[in-house]
Amino acid sequence: MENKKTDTASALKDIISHAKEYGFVFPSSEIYDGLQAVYDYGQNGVELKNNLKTVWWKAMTMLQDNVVGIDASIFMHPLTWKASGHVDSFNDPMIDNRDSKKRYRADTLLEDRSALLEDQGKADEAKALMQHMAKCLDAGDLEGVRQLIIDQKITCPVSNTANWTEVRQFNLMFSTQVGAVSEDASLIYLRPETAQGIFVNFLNVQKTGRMKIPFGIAQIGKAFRNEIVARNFIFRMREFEQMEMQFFVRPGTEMEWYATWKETRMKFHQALGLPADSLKFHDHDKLAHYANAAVDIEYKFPFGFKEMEGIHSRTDFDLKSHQELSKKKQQYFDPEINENYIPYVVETSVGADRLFLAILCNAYTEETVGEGEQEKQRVYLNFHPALAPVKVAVLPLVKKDGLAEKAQEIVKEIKFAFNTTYDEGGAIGKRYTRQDLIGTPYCVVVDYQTMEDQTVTIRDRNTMSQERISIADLKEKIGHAVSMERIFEKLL
RNA sequence: GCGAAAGUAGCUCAGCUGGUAGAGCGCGACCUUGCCAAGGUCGAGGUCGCGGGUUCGAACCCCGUCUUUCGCUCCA
Repeated sequence: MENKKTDTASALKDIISHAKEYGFVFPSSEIYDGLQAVYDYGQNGVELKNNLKTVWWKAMTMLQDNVVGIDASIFMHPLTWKASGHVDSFNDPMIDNRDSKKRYRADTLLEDRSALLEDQGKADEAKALMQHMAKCLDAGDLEGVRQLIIDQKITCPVSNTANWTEVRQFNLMFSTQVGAVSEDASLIYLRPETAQGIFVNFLNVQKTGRMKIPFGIAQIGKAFRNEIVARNFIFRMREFEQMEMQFFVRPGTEMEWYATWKETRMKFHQALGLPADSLKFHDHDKLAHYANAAVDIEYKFPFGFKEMEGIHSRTDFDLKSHQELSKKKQQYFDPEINENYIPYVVETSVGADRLFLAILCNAYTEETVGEGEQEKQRVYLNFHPALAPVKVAVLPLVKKDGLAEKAQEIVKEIKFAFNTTYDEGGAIGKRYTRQDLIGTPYCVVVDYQTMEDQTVTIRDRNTMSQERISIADLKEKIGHAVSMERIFEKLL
Protein backbone atom coordinates (compact mmCIF):
# COMPACT_ATOMS: atom_id res chain seq x y z
CA MET A 1 0.00 0.00 0.00
CA GLU A 2 1.39 3.33 -1.00
CA ASN A 3 0.19 6.62 0.36
CA LYS A 4 0.18 9.54 -1.97
CA LYS A 5 -0.44 13.06 -0.79
CA THR A 6 -0.21 15.99 -3.10
CA ASP A 7 1.39 19.10 -1.69
CA THR A 8 0.66 21.23 -4.68
CA ALA A 9 -1.89 23.98 -4.92
CA SER A 10 -4.29 21.57 -6.60
CA ALA A 11 -4.47 19.68 -3.32
CA LEU A 12 -6.55 22.47 -1.81
CA LYS A 13 -8.87 22.44 -4.82
CA ASP A 14 -9.37 18.70 -4.44
CA ILE A 15 -10.18 19.17 -0.79
CA ILE A 16 -12.61 22.01 -1.48
CA SER A 17 -14.38 19.87 -4.09
CA HIS A 18 -14.47 16.92 -1.77
CA ALA A 19 -15.73 19.06 1.10
CA LYS A 20 -18.61 20.26 -1.00
CA GLU A 21 -19.45 17.01 -2.73
CA TYR A 22 -19.63 15.02 0.47
CA GLY A 23 -21.49 17.51 2.64
CA PHE A 24 -18.72 19.04 4.73
CA VAL A 25 -18.52 22.67 3.62
CA PHE A 26 -20.73 24.64 1.22
CA PRO A 27 -20.22 28.20 -0.01
CA SER A 28 -22.68 30.44 1.82
CA SER A 29 -25.85 31.45 -0.05
CA GLU A 30 -24.55 29.60 -3.06
CA ILE A 31 -27.75 29.98 -5.08
CA TYR A 32 -27.12 33.73 -5.03
CA ASP A 33 -23.52 33.24 -6.18
CA GLY A 34 -22.19 33.01 -2.67
CA LEU A 35 -20.97 35.61 -0.25
CA GLN A 36 -17.27 36.26 -0.14
CA ALA A 37 -15.40 34.61 2.71
CA VAL A 38 -18.47 33.06 4.28
CA TYR A 39 -19.14 29.32 4.31
CA ASP A 40 -21.71 26.91 5.69
CA TYR A 41 -21.03 23.54 7.27
CA GLY A 42 -22.99 20.64 5.82
CA GLN A 43 -24.38 17.49 7.35
CA ASN A 44 -20.99 15.84 7.78
CA GLY A 45 -19.06 19.02 8.41
CA VAL A 46 -21.18 19.99 11.37
CA GLU A 47 -20.61 16.58 12.98
CA LEU A 48 -16.86 16.86 12.54
CA LYS A 49 -16.80 20.43 13.81
CA ASN A 50 -18.96 19.59 16.81
CA ASN A 51 -16.64 16.71 17.63
CA LEU A 52 -13.64 19.04 17.46
CA LYS A 53 -15.35 21.55 19.70
CA THR A 54 -16.35 18.87 22.18
CA VAL A 55 -12.91 17.33 22.35
CA TRP A 56 -11.33 20.75 22.84
CA TRP A 57 -13.91 21.74 25.46
CA LYS A 58 -13.46 18.58 27.46
CA ALA A 59 -9.69 18.66 27.17
CA MET A 60 -9.79 22.20 28.55
CA THR A 61 -12.42 21.98 31.25
CA MET A 62 -12.96 18.35 32.21
CA LEU A 63 -9.29 17.38 32.09
CA GLN A 64 -8.03 20.53 33.80
CA ASP A 65 -8.85 21.02 37.47
CA ASN A 66 -8.70 24.76 37.32
CA VAL A 67 -10.37 25.73 34.07
CA VAL A 68 -14.07 26.47 33.75
CA GLY A 69 -16.12 27.60 30.78
CA ILE A 70 -18.42 30.47 29.94
CA ASP A 71 -20.49 31.52 26.95
CA ALA A 72 -20.50 35.29 26.59
CA SER A 73 -22.67 37.12 24.09
CA ILE A 74 -21.48 38.42 20.77
CA PHE A 75 -22.71 41.95 21.48
CA MET A 76 -20.72 43.79 24.09
CA HIS A 77 -20.70 47.29 25.49
CA PRO A 78 -18.94 49.57 22.96
CA LEU A 79 -16.41 50.67 25.56
CA THR A 80 -15.13 47.09 25.63
CA TRP A 81 -13.53 47.66 22.26
CA LYS A 82 -12.14 50.98 23.32
CA ALA A 83 -10.46 49.26 26.25
CA SER A 84 -9.16 46.37 24.18
CA GLY A 85 -7.59 48.73 21.69
CA HIS A 86 -9.67 47.50 18.77
CA VAL A 87 -11.42 50.81 18.14
CA ASP A 88 -8.09 52.52 17.67
CA SER A 89 -6.01 49.85 16.05
CA PHE A 90 -8.65 48.08 14.01
CA ASN A 91 -9.47 51.26 12.12
CA ASP A 92 -6.81 52.10 9.61
CA PRO A 93 -6.97 54.77 6.93
CA MET A 94 -5.23 53.19 3.95
CA ILE A 95 -3.97 54.68 0.73
CA ASP A 96 -2.55 53.00 -2.38
CA ASN A 97 0.05 54.21 -4.79
CA ARG A 98 -1.22 53.56 -8.29
CA ASP A 99 2.25 53.15 -9.81
CA SER A 100 3.90 50.83 -7.35
CA LYS A 101 0.63 49.13 -6.31
CA LYS A 102 1.83 49.41 -2.74
CA ARG A 103 -0.54 50.15 0.10
CA TYR A 104 0.27 52.33 3.04
CA ARG A 105 -1.41 53.53 6.16
CA ALA A 106 -2.18 57.16 5.47
CA ASP A 107 -1.61 58.17 9.08
CA THR A 108 1.78 56.46 9.12
CA LEU A 109 2.88 58.34 6.02
CA LEU A 110 2.00 61.62 7.71
CA GLU A 111 3.57 60.63 11.01
CA ASP A 112 6.80 59.78 9.19
CA ARG A 113 6.72 63.15 7.48
CA SER A 114 6.12 64.86 10.79
CA ALA A 115 9.14 63.11 12.28
CA LEU A 116 11.19 64.18 9.28
CA LEU A 117 10.15 67.81 9.74
CA GLU A 118 11.11 67.63 13.37
CA ASP A 119 14.55 66.33 12.42
CA GLN A 120 14.88 69.30 10.13
CA GLY A 121 14.22 71.59 13.07
CA LYS A 122 10.71 72.48 11.96
CA ALA A 123 9.02 71.36 15.16
CA ASP A 124 6.12 73.81 14.83
CA GLU A 125 5.32 72.64 11.34
CA ALA A 126 5.53 69.02 12.47
CA LYS A 127 3.15 69.64 15.34
CA ALA A 128 0.70 71.54 13.14
CA LEU A 129 0.67 68.68 10.65
CA MET A 130 -0.16 66.14 13.36
CA GLN A 131 -2.89 68.32 14.77
CA HIS A 132 -4.38 68.84 11.33
CA MET A 133 -4.31 65.10 10.69
CA ALA A 134 -5.90 64.29 14.05
CA LYS A 135 -8.66 66.80 13.28
CA CYS A 136 -9.36 65.18 9.92
CA LEU A 137 -9.33 61.66 11.35
CA ASP A 138 -11.65 62.57 14.19
CA ALA A 139 -14.06 64.15 11.76
CA GLY A 140 -13.82 61.19 9.42
CA ASP A 141 -12.54 63.56 6.75
CA LEU A 142 -10.55 61.13 4.62
CA GLU A 143 -10.35 63.52 1.68
CA GLY A 144 -8.69 65.97 4.05
CA VAL A 145 -6.10 63.37 4.99
CA ARG A 146 -5.38 62.74 1.32
CA GLN A 147 -5.03 66.47 0.72
CA LEU A 148 -2.46 66.63 3.51
CA ILE A 149 -0.42 63.91 1.85
CA ILE A 150 -0.58 65.76 -1.46
CA ASP A 151 0.20 69.15 0.11
CA GLN A 152 3.22 67.62 1.81
CA LYS A 153 4.30 66.22 -1.55
CA ILE A 154 4.74 62.80 0.04
CA THR A 155 5.79 60.23 -2.52
CA CYS A 156 5.83 56.46 -2.52
CA PRO A 157 9.26 55.17 -1.51
CA VAL A 158 9.04 52.47 -4.16
CA SER A 159 7.84 54.35 -7.23
CA ASN A 160 8.77 57.86 -6.05
CA THR A 161 5.50 59.19 -7.40
CA ALA A 162 2.55 60.90 -5.77
CA ASN A 163 -0.04 59.07 -7.82
CA TRP A 164 -2.27 58.23 -4.86
CA THR A 165 -5.70 56.68 -4.70
CA GLU A 166 -8.34 57.94 -2.32
CA VAL A 167 -7.90 57.28 1.35
CA ARG A 168 -10.13 54.44 2.46
CA GLN A 169 -11.07 53.50 5.95
CA PHE A 170 -10.56 49.84 6.62
CA ASN A 171 -12.66 49.08 9.63
CA LEU A 172 -12.09 45.51 10.56
CA MET A 173 -14.98 45.44 13.00
CA PHE A 174 -18.55 44.98 11.81
CA SER A 175 -20.98 47.39 13.37
CA THR A 176 -24.70 47.51 13.82
CA GLN A 177 -27.24 49.41 15.90
CA VAL A 178 -28.95 48.56 19.11
CA GLY A 179 -32.33 50.08 19.77
CA ALA A 180 -35.58 50.25 17.87
CA VAL A 181 -35.28 53.83 16.64
CA SER A 182 -32.27 54.24 14.45
CA GLU A 183 -31.63 57.90 15.37
CA ASP A 184 -31.47 57.00 19.03
CA ALA A 185 -29.59 53.83 18.39
CA SER A 186 -26.08 53.48 19.56
CA LEU A 187 -23.42 51.91 17.46
CA ILE A 188 -22.26 48.53 18.64
CA TYR A 189 -19.84 46.04 17.19
CA LEU A 190 -19.91 42.36 16.47
CA ARG A 191 -17.04 41.09 18.58
CA PRO A 192 -13.78 40.75 16.63
CA GLU A 193 -12.47 38.30 19.24
CA THR A 194 -14.07 36.27 21.98
CA ALA A 195 -11.41 37.05 24.59
CA GLN A 196 -13.05 40.21 25.89
CA GLY A 197 -16.14 38.30 26.97
CA ILE A 198 -13.88 36.40 29.33
CA PHE A 199 -12.05 39.46 30.64
CA VAL A 200 -15.21 41.36 31.52
CA ASN A 201 -16.47 38.27 33.36
CA PHE A 202 -13.20 37.57 35.11
CA LEU A 203 -14.36 38.61 38.56
CA ASN A 204 -17.84 37.12 38.15
CA VAL A 205 -16.34 33.72 37.53
CA GLN A 206 -13.58 34.08 40.08
CA LYS A 207 -15.98 35.08 42.86
CA THR A 208 -18.93 32.80 42.09
CA GLY A 209 -16.68 29.87 41.34
CA ARG A 210 -14.35 30.59 44.27
CA MET A 211 -11.51 30.24 41.78
CA LYS A 212 -7.95 30.56 43.00
CA ILE A 213 -5.17 31.80 40.82
CA PRO A 214 -3.83 30.23 38.69
CA PHE A 215 -7.09 29.39 36.90
CA GLY A 216 -8.53 29.59 33.42
CA ILE A 217 -11.77 30.46 31.67
CA ALA A 218 -12.56 28.71 28.40
CA GLN A 219 -14.99 29.75 25.71
CA ILE A 220 -16.08 28.70 22.24
CA GLY A 221 -17.83 31.26 20.10
CA LYS A 222 -18.20 33.18 16.91
CA ALA A 223 -16.17 36.26 16.12
CA PHE A 224 -16.35 38.59 13.14
CA ARG A 225 -13.75 40.49 11.17
CA ASN A 226 -14.29 42.47 8.04
CA GLU A 227 -11.23 41.06 6.32
CA ILE A 228 -9.96 43.09 3.41
CA VAL A 229 -8.93 40.02 1.57
CA ALA A 230 -10.23 36.59 2.37
CA ARG A 231 -8.28 33.65 1.10
CA ASN A 232 -7.78 29.94 1.22
CA PHE A 233 -11.25 28.52 1.66
CA ILE A 234 -12.32 28.47 5.32
CA PHE A 235 -8.87 29.55 6.51
CA ARG A 236 -9.76 33.22 6.61
CA MET A 237 -13.44 33.93 6.97
CA ARG A 238 -15.40 36.99 7.94
CA GLU A 239 -17.44 34.97 10.42
CA PHE A 240 -15.41 32.40 12.29
CA GLU A 241 -15.33 30.45 15.48
CA GLN A 242 -12.69 30.66 18.17
CA MET A 243 -11.91 28.18 20.90
CA GLU A 244 -9.94 30.00 23.48
CA MET A 245 -8.90 29.95 27.07
CA GLN A 246 -7.58 32.79 29.17
CA PHE A 247 -5.39 31.62 32.02
CA PHE A 248 -4.99 34.03 34.92
CA VAL A 249 -1.68 33.89 36.76
CA ARG A 250 0.35 35.73 39.36
CA PRO A 251 2.49 38.43 37.73
CA GLY A 252 6.00 37.17 37.21
CA THR A 253 4.93 33.57 36.67
CA GLU A 254 3.49 34.16 33.22
CA MET A 255 6.47 32.86 31.26
CA GLU A 256 6.36 29.48 33.03
CA TRP A 257 2.68 29.15 32.22
CA TYR A 258 3.31 30.31 28.69
CA ALA A 259 5.81 27.46 28.28
CA THR A 260 3.44 24.97 29.91
CA TRP A 261 0.53 25.86 27.67
CA LYS A 262 2.70 25.80 24.56
CA GLU A 263 3.54 22.21 25.30
CA THR A 264 0.00 21.25 26.32
CA ARG A 265 -1.53 22.69 23.21
CA MET A 266 0.99 21.11 20.86
CA LYS A 267 0.27 17.76 22.43
CA PHE A 268 -3.44 18.28 21.85
CA HIS A 269 -3.07 18.74 18.10
CA GLN A 270 -0.90 15.67 17.86
CA ALA A 271 -3.42 13.66 19.85
CA LEU A 272 -6.03 14.52 17.22
CA GLY A 273 -3.87 12.79 14.66
CA LEU A 274 -1.98 15.71 13.13
CA PRO A 275 1.57 14.49 12.49
CA ALA A 276 4.40 16.13 14.40
CA ASP A 277 6.27 17.12 11.25
CA SER A 278 3.22 19.01 9.97
CA LEU A 279 3.14 21.17 13.08
CA LYS A 280 5.56 23.77 14.29
CA PHE A 281 5.92 26.74 16.58
CA HIS A 282 6.40 30.14 15.06
CA ASP A 283 7.50 32.91 17.36
CA HIS A 284 6.17 36.39 16.69
CA ASP A 285 8.87 38.89 15.85
CA LYS A 286 6.58 41.84 16.23
CA LEU A 287 4.48 41.69 19.35
CA ALA A 288 0.99 43.11 19.53
CA HIS A 289 0.36 46.02 21.88
CA TYR A 290 -0.95 43.71 24.60
CA ALA A 291 1.63 40.93 24.57
CA ASN A 292 5.06 40.28 26.01
CA ALA A 293 5.44 36.91 24.30
CA ALA A 294 3.54 35.29 21.46
CA VAL A 295 3.84 32.11 19.47
CA ASP A 296 1.72 30.44 16.83
CA ILE A 297 1.20 26.77 16.34
CA GLU A 298 1.34 26.42 12.59
CA TYR A 299 0.04 23.56 10.52
CA LYS A 300 1.35 22.62 7.12
CA PHE A 301 -1.70 23.41 5.01
CA PRO A 302 -1.59 22.77 1.24
CA PHE A 303 -0.77 26.48 0.94
CA GLY A 304 2.09 26.30 3.44
CA PHE A 305 2.67 26.49 7.16
CA LYS A 306 0.02 28.84 8.55
CA GLU A 307 -1.27 29.81 11.95
CA MET A 308 -3.81 27.50 13.49
CA GLU A 309 -3.51 28.50 17.14
CA GLY A 310 -2.04 31.48 18.92
CA ILE A 311 -0.56 31.36 22.39
CA HIS A 312 -0.05 34.81 23.83
CA SER A 313 1.22 36.16 27.08
CA ARG A 314 -1.19 39.10 27.28
CA THR A 315 0.22 40.59 30.50
CA ASP A 316 -2.34 42.59 32.49
CA PHE A 317 -3.10 44.78 29.49
CA ASP A 318 -6.76 43.85 29.11
CA LEU A 319 -7.80 43.73 32.76
CA LYS A 320 -5.92 46.92 33.53
CA SER A 321 -7.48 48.65 30.58
CA HIS A 322 -10.98 47.51 31.62
CA GLN A 323 -10.28 48.65 35.15
CA GLU A 324 -9.32 52.11 33.95
CA LEU A 325 -12.24 52.55 31.60
CA SER A 326 -14.93 50.95 33.74
CA LYS A 327 -13.55 52.31 37.01
CA LYS A 328 -14.24 48.88 38.52
CA LYS A 329 -11.33 47.22 40.21
CA GLN A 330 -10.19 44.08 38.43
CA GLN A 331 -7.98 42.88 41.24
CA TYR A 332 -7.52 39.53 42.82
CA PHE A 333 -6.52 39.03 46.42
CA ASP A 334 -3.89 36.35 46.60
CA PRO A 335 -4.07 34.76 50.08
CA GLU A 336 -0.76 32.96 49.62
CA ILE A 337 1.24 36.16 49.43
CA ASN A 338 -1.34 38.40 51.05
CA GLU A 339 -1.41 40.80 48.12
CA ASN A 340 -3.85 42.41 45.73
CA TYR A 341 -2.93 42.46 42.08
CA ILE A 342 -4.26 42.49 38.57
CA PRO A 343 -3.47 39.02 37.25
CA TYR A 344 -1.41 38.40 34.17
CA VAL A 345 -3.00 36.39 31.41
CA VAL A 346 -1.77 33.61 29.17
CA GLU A 347 -4.11 33.01 26.25
CA THR A 348 -4.50 29.98 24.02
CA SER A 349 -6.73 30.67 21.05
CA VAL A 350 -7.38 28.22 18.27
CA GLY A 351 -9.53 28.83 15.21
CA ALA A 352 -12.16 26.09 15.16
CA ASP A 353 -12.48 26.46 11.40
CA ARG A 354 -8.73 26.32 10.90
CA LEU A 355 -8.45 23.22 13.04
CA PHE A 356 -11.30 21.76 11.00
CA LEU A 357 -9.42 22.55 7.80
CA ALA A 358 -6.20 21.07 9.15
CA ILE A 359 -7.97 17.88 10.21
CA LEU A 360 -9.70 17.65 6.84
CA CYS A 361 -6.50 18.26 4.85
CA ASN A 362 -4.63 15.75 6.93
CA ALA A 363 -7.39 13.15 6.61
CA TYR A 364 -7.72 13.42 2.84
CA THR A 365 -5.87 10.40 1.53
CA GLU A 366 -5.38 9.20 -2.02
CA GLU A 367 -4.09 5.69 -2.09
CA THR A 368 -3.28 3.04 -4.65
CA VAL A 369 -4.50 -0.39 -3.67
CA GLY A 370 -4.08 -3.78 -5.35
CA GLU A 371 -1.40 -4.84 -7.75
CA GLY A 372 -1.07 -5.22 -11.50
CA GLU A 373 -4.42 -5.20 -13.23
CA GLN A 374 -6.18 -5.09 -9.89
CA GLU A 375 -4.53 -1.76 -9.12
CA LYS A 376 -6.87 1.14 -8.49
CA GLN A 377 -7.07 4.49 -6.78
CA ARG A 378 -9.09 4.99 -3.68
CA VAL A 379 -9.80 8.10 -1.65
CA TYR A 380 -10.75 8.11 1.98
CA LEU A 381 -10.81 10.51 4.92
CA ASN A 382 -8.53 9.23 7.61
CA PHE A 383 -10.14 10.85 10.65
CA HIS A 384 -9.41 9.76 14.16
CA PRO A 385 -12.43 7.51 14.91
CA ALA A 386 -13.49 9.81 17.74
CA LEU A 387 -13.70 12.75 15.33
CA ALA A 388 -15.38 11.04 12.37
CA PRO A 389 -18.85 12.41 11.55
CA VAL A 390 -20.30 8.90 11.31
CA LYS A 391 -18.83 6.13 13.46
CA VAL A 392 -20.33 3.07 11.88
CA ALA A 393 -22.38 2.09 8.84
CA VAL A 394 -24.51 -1.01 9.08
CA LEU A 395 -24.88 -2.70 5.69
CA PRO A 396 -26.86 -5.78 4.74
CA LEU A 397 -24.89 -7.77 2.20
CA VAL A 398 -28.13 -8.08 0.23
CA LYS A 399 -31.55 -6.59 0.71
CA LYS A 400 -33.48 -9.85 0.57
CA ASP A 401 -33.76 -12.94 2.78
CA GLY A 402 -34.27 -10.88 5.91
CA LEU A 403 -30.76 -9.46 5.94
CA ALA A 404 -32.02 -5.87 5.64
CA GLU A 405 -34.36 -6.34 8.57
CA LYS A 406 -31.59 -7.88 10.63
CA ALA A 407 -29.31 -4.95 9.85
CA GLN A 408 -31.97 -2.46 10.90
CA GLU A 409 -32.36 -4.30 14.19
CA ILE A 410 -28.66 -3.81 14.82
CA VAL A 411 -28.92 -0.13 14.00
CA LYS A 412 -31.69 0.24 16.57
CA GLU A 413 -29.49 -1.41 19.14
CA ILE A 414 -26.38 0.71 18.71
CA LYS A 415 -27.58 4.10 17.50
CA PHE A 416 -27.94 5.50 21.00
CA ALA A 417 -24.29 4.88 21.69
CA PHE A 418 -22.71 6.55 18.65
CA ASN A 419 -23.54 8.03 15.27
CA THR A 420 -24.76 5.14 13.14
CA THR A 421 -25.97 5.05 9.57
CA TYR A 422 -27.72 2.43 7.47
CA ASP A 423 -27.28 1.88 3.74
CA GLU A 424 -28.76 -0.83 1.54
CA GLY A 425 -28.46 0.85 -1.86
CA GLY A 426 -26.09 -0.53 -4.48
CA ALA A 427 -23.34 -3.11 -4.40
CA ILE A 428 -21.49 -3.69 -1.16
CA GLY A 429 -18.23 -2.33 -2.57
CA LYS A 430 -19.89 0.92 -3.52
CA ARG A 431 -21.31 1.27 -0.05
CA TYR A 432 -17.88 0.75 1.50
CA THR A 433 -16.56 3.50 -0.73
CA ARG A 434 -19.35 5.89 0.23
CA GLN A 435 -18.33 5.50 3.84
CA ASP A 436 -14.61 5.85 3.04
CA LEU A 437 -15.32 9.16 1.35
CA ILE A 438 -16.85 10.66 4.48
CA GLY A 439 -14.36 8.98 6.79
CA THR A 440 -16.55 6.45 8.58
CA PRO A 441 -14.09 4.24 10.49
CA TYR A 442 -16.19 1.07 10.62
CA CYS A 443 -18.61 -0.82 8.40
CA VAL A 444 -20.64 -3.62 9.89
CA VAL A 445 -21.97 -6.14 7.38
CA VAL A 446 -24.87 -8.49 7.93
CA ASP A 447 -24.43 -11.60 5.78
CA TYR A 448 -25.96 -15.07 5.58
CA GLN A 449 -23.81 -16.34 8.41
CA THR A 450 -25.29 -13.63 10.63
CA MET A 451 -28.70 -15.27 10.30
CA GLU A 452 -27.25 -18.48 11.66
CA ASP A 453 -24.81 -17.51 14.42
CA GLN A 454 -25.51 -13.84 15.30
CA THR A 455 -22.10 -12.64 14.14
CA VAL A 456 -21.27 -9.83 11.73
CA THR A 457 -18.13 -8.68 9.97
CA ILE A 458 -16.60 -5.38 10.90
CA ARG A 459 -14.46 -3.64 8.29
CA ASP A 460 -11.73 -1.19 9.10
CA ARG A 461 -11.63 1.95 6.92
CA ASN A 462 -7.85 2.28 6.68
CA THR A 463 -6.79 -1.33 6.26
CA MET A 464 -10.00 -2.58 4.59
CA SER A 465 -9.54 -5.77 6.59
CA GLN A 466 -12.47 -7.55 8.17
CA GLU A 467 -13.04 -9.30 11.40
CA ARG A 468 -15.99 -11.40 12.46
CA ILE A 469 -17.49 -10.59 15.83
CA SER A 470 -20.66 -11.30 17.74
CA ILE A 471 -23.48 -8.74 17.49
CA ALA A 472 -23.56 -8.65 21.27
CA ASP A 473 -20.00 -7.30 21.36
CA LEU A 474 -20.54 -4.56 18.76
CA LYS A 475 -21.57 -1.77 21.05
CA GLU A 476 -18.66 -2.21 23.40
CA LYS A 477 -15.99 -2.80 20.78
CA ILE A 478 -16.93 0.12 18.53
CA GLY A 479 -17.82 2.28 21.49
CA HIS A 480 -14.34 1.84 22.86
CA ALA A 481 -12.64 2.68 19.57
CA VAL A 482 -14.65 5.80 18.82
CA SER A 483 -14.60 7.22 22.33
CA MET A 484 -12.90 10.54 22.90
CA GLU A 485 -11.07 8.82 25.73
CA ARG A 486 -8.77 7.44 23.02
CA ILE A 487 -7.70 11.05 22.44
CA PHE A 488 -7.66 12.14 26.07
CA GLU A 489 -5.39 9.32 27.17
CA LYS A 490 -2.72 10.69 24.84
CA LEU A 491 -2.82 14.01 26.65
CA LEU A 492 -1.73 12.65 29.99
C1' G B 1 -7.58 46.82 -3.00
C1' C B 2 -4.09 45.67 -7.50
C1' G B 3 -2.65 41.89 -11.19
C1' A B 4 -3.52 36.94 -13.52
C1' A B 5 -6.64 32.71 -14.47
C1' A B 6 -11.29 30.43 -14.11
C1' G B 7 -16.95 29.90 -13.74
C1' U B 8 -21.38 24.85 -18.64
C1' A B 9 -25.69 18.87 -14.65
C1' G B 10 -24.16 17.11 -7.59
C1' C B 11 -18.57 16.22 -9.27
C1' U B 12 -14.70 16.20 -13.36
C1' C B 13 -14.95 18.28 -17.90
C1' A B 14 -16.16 18.41 -23.70
C1' G B 15 -18.69 21.88 -26.73
C1' C B 16 -15.33 23.58 -34.01
C1' U B 17 -15.15 29.88 -37.29
C1' G B 18 -21.35 32.49 -33.31
C1' G B 19 -26.53 28.44 -35.55
C1' U B 20 -31.59 26.37 -29.99
C1' A B 21 -26.90 21.66 -24.62
C1' G B 22 -23.16 16.84 -24.30
C1' A B 23 -20.05 12.76 -21.93
C1' G B 24 -18.13 10.08 -17.84
C1' C B 25 -18.85 9.53 -12.81
C1' G B 26 -22.51 10.31 -9.15
C1' C B 27 -27.96 10.25 -7.82
C1' G B 28 -33.24 7.67 -7.97
C1' A B 29 -36.47 3.30 -9.44
C1' C B 30 -36.60 -1.64 -11.24
C1' C B 31 -34.13 -6.26 -12.91
C1' U B 32 -29.75 -9.21 -12.30
C1' U B 33 -25.74 -10.03 -8.75
C1' G B 34 -23.68 -10.76 -3.89
C1' C B 35 -17.44 -8.55 0.15
C1' C B 36 -14.40 -3.58 -1.83
C1' A B 37 -16.85 2.31 -6.91
C1' A B 38 -20.19 -4.90 -11.06
C1' G B 39 -23.95 -5.24 -15.51
C1' G B 40 -28.68 -3.89 -17.85
C1' U B 41 -33.22 -0.83 -18.56
C1' C B 42 -35.62 3.60 -17.42
C1' G B 43 -35.40 8.34 -15.11
C1' A B 44 -34.45 13.06 -12.56
C1' G B 45 -31.13 17.09 -12.99
C1' G B 46 -28.74 23.04 -16.84
C1' U B 47 -32.17 30.56 -18.48
C1' C B 48 -24.05 27.67 -19.85
C1' G B 49 -22.54 32.57 -12.63
C1' C B 50 -25.48 37.24 -13.24
C1' G B 51 -26.69 41.92 -16.09
C1' G B 52 -26.14 44.68 -20.39
C1' G B 53 -24.32 45.21 -25.55
C1' U B 54 -23.13 43.58 -30.77
C1' U B 55 -25.85 40.17 -34.15
C1' C B 56 -31.18 37.59 -37.96
C1' G B 57 -29.08 34.41 -34.08
C1' A B 58 -24.52 34.37 -28.22
C1' A B 59 -22.27 29.05 -23.78
C1' C B 60 -18.87 31.19 -27.59
C1' C B 61 -17.50 38.15 -29.35
C1' C B 62 -17.48 43.08 -26.29
C1' C B 63 -18.47 45.76 -21.53
C1' G B 64 -19.85 45.53 -16.51
C1' U B 65 -20.64 42.72 -12.18
C1' C B 66 -20.47 38.53 -8.62
C1' U B 67 -17.82 34.26 -6.98
C1' U B 68 -13.47 31.11 -6.71
C1' U B 69 -8.18 29.99 -7.15
C1' C B 70 -3.10 31.98 -7.56
C1' G B 71 0.58 36.16 -6.88
C1' C B 72 1.12 40.94 -4.37
C1' U B 73 -1.00 43.73 -0.25
C1' C B 74 -3.32 43.37 4.57
C1' C B 75 -3.73 40.33 9.01
C1' A B 76 -4.71 44.79 16.12
